[in-house]
Amino acid sequence: MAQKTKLAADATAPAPGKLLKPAFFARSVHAVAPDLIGATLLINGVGGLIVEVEAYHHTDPAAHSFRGLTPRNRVMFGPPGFAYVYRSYGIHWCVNFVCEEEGSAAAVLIRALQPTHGLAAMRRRRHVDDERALCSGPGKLTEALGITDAQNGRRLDAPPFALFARTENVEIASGVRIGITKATELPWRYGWKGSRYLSKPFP
DNA sequence: CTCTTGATCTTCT
DNA sequence: GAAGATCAAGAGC
Repeated sequence: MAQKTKLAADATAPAPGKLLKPAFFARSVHAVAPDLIGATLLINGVGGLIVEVEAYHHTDPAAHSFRGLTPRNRVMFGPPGFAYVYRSYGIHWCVNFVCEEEGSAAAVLIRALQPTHGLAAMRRRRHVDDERALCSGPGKLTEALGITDAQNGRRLDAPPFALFARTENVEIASGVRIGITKATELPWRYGWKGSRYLSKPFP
């Protein structure tokens, strides 16, 4: 029977822009982070528009790299353009993009996506139907995209990853980071102002 | 809507 | 032994 479809988000997914190469990440993490808002992140064809990120740097007490190299954070200390995946609260995975240069130990935590590609796969993995609940948090989006430590240390410009520059004008908001207990005053959370897909709205 | 709590594992003290 | 870059469910308003 004729029924209104909810597949429009897949059908109308915006044409991705230019493929982001390591040079894009070889800049200050505070320059890269806002430039990632509106970029398209895909893993095996599943993903969406990045709408929220946070910046971390080895000089920042809230960063995993603050106390030096460990087995967990070793990818953060490597070259830019790679994925750093870590276990959060023993349950979730979170994904970062390494920035700056080797030894800089700077990375951008990907916190929320606006789903555009592969929503059926996301719903299957997340066991929820609401589009706004699929990728509106760092642990949610890794579950929706199937990211685990199997992707830790993988380069971002080759399969299974695909990352494309934004193609539209985006109004960027910034504010304090979420869920941390150190350096809570630093305004290093960046997002797509007014997006319905944020983990939390900007004030 | 807000607040509280349990789940569960890695790292560091 | 405690804390942590989280999430979902349940209670209360």
